[in-house]
Amino acid sequence: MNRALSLEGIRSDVATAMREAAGRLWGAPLDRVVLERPPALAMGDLASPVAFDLAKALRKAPRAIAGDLATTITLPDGVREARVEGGGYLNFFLDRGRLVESMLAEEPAPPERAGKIVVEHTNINPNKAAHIGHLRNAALGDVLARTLTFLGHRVEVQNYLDDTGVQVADVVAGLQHGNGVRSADDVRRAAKGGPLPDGASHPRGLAYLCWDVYADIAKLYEENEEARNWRTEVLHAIEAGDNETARIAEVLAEAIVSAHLATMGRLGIAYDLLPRESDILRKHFWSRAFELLKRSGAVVFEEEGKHSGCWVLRLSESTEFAGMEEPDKILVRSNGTITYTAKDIAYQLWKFGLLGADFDYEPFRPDWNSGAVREEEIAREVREHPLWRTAHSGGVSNHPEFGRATTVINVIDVRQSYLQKVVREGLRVLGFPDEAGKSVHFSYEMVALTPQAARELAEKFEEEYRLSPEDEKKPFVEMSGRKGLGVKIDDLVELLLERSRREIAARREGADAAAEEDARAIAVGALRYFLLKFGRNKLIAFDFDEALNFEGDTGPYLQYSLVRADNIFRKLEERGLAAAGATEPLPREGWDDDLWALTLDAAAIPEVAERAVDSLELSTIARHAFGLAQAFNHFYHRQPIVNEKDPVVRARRLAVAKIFRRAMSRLLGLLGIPEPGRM
RNA sequence: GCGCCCGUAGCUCAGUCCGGAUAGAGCGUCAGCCUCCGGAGCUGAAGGUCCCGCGUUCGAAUCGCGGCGGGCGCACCA
Repeated sequence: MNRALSLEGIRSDVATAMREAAGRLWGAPLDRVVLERPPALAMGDLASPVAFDLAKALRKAPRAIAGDLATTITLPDGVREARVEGGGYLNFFLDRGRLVESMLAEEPAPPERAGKIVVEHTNINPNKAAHIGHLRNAALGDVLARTLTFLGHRVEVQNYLDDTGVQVADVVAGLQHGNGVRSADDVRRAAKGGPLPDGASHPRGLAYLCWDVYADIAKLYEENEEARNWRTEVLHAIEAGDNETARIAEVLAEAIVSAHLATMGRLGIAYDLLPRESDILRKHFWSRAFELLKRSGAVVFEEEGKHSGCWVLRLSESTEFAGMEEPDKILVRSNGTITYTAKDIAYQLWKFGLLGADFDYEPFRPDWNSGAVREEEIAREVREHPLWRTAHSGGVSNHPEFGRATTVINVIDVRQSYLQKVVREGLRVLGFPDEAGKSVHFSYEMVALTPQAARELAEKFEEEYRLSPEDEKKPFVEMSGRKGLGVKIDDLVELLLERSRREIAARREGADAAAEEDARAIAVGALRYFLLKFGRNKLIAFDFDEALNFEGDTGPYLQYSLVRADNIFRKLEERGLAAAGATEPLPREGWDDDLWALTLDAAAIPEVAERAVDSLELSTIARHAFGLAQAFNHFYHRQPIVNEKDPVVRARRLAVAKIFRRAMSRLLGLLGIPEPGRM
């Protein structure tokens, strides 16, 4: 009985064997053993350039060194041959039949890992519809959570809601002063699809309506000085509580959160917990954090200077902030109110279980019918996923344990790097250097619009904004809720759905429920892949043609490769060939490069996932999936299965098709890309 | 001013962490491929001062230094 092989196992065995051989030959330990993949399969499966590093110390030619190693090394299980290639590479050839056999067997469960990772993502202000910049955040966070889970980590996904902030206050002010809103019931009616008191409504629901309300009020603030006081009045009312304005804010925020959750839900993005800023205030988390900070001496009251009357976090002594003109960060303003950073420090302490206080919790079921989305569009796994939120009072006693993380990963765009650094520093000065080290800022670049895309937006959705002359000259412009400039997620999904429905209609007769389901899978796959294929430090200059493309390096290309494999299995089933040869042992030989390339790519998935998470570069998963799909399509055209007469040849090809099917399914699962039935 | 990110084919991007084999892919262009598991596919061609300079090295797209161009930060906003 052969031991099950894995690529990681072989890799580490080869490294060990090389160290051992080098020790025997020269008594010199290898400091590090790099094993890369050679540019062509003919050169082998693993390549080590170690001989180049040793050449100087040993005063020998790299090829001679590699040759010595090749003849000395004891080949581990699964490795067939070691050979010198190129200018002195030591390359290893694996036992193809053995690895295929292992890959065909059931996958072992990932090892369970200690601790819990909290992933915080999405965090959209609940005051208007979400745009695709928000979706890049959510997609990255979601894939990170899925990949960590695949690797055996315990993961908790949190979506923080700033339900009492400036942005919500602005829309409340806009609704009250511009739309005749007087009561929370006015907002409730609009949330159910009705009009506002002034008759305003939007076919896509309240969140869309508020998109315009927010842009209008922002404009009004610029023109009308008096109007700017409305924000402060609303904020005070929210803070005081127990008044109609506060209730309007609460109903509004909750309705828009539902819309956001529905938008994310149709894209397969789910959460475990919605912590609410209002509950951080209610629970006086900041007072506790403030006490800790004061006691540590790192937060001091400024008696004079430009920060006179403020409590500031002293950062001037920290090396990380060296060279800054004014490194100290204000946590409590001279008027006694606290900054966002202060709240974030308290919240971060809670995530690690360091605050000595906890929220109350209650299950939360959003209204999935948000106006832009219907409930049946929500992915089932999202609808069935238990969702909790922090409770204003009471809560339920038997809730899961939240927080108490060993690692916290905050998915926030690169512009907030400085704030994230301050929060980390806050933990450090409080005497929690370990937790500071395990507070990870997963930063990424924003999604912007080309001026061309901005013009198309106006055409496609009949919106009225115009770019300023200086914006017109820029290579791209930032999306901005305040300017009302941005591609709303649900609008883009709608365009993608239209496109995928058209494509499907051209390929099959009659539109049924299954066709609609497939159209949705393709639209979601295209959108998610589009946002995931770029490196995280790459600014995405949004382009409609590119986002709506279904050919080449796209989500549908991946899905199509999977559907093709399924078509083969279905056809075999129909012809009664599925079982033929299934029980017989596979041949050890005859695994050509097409077959082998697919097997190797499939076997590399755990390593790819590990690397993606270590570097927070999730695009590598997308790229690997694309490479795998390419390899399969290549194989598909060259090596027919159903029509192959030779049962042994067919068995080999079928085995590899099965390995591919499972591997692609796994990768799509990590990327959150649904699997269509037919395409 | 200081800090971070980006600069690779006409366009959009991989490759840079950890230097190594002919610098890859998609789109676009051009030329092919359906009696065959459905062409959202496949095959091929053309297309490159890897932003510039200097340095380190047997070897640099990759490392270091200095520039240039673009973006983003450095609030009693979030």
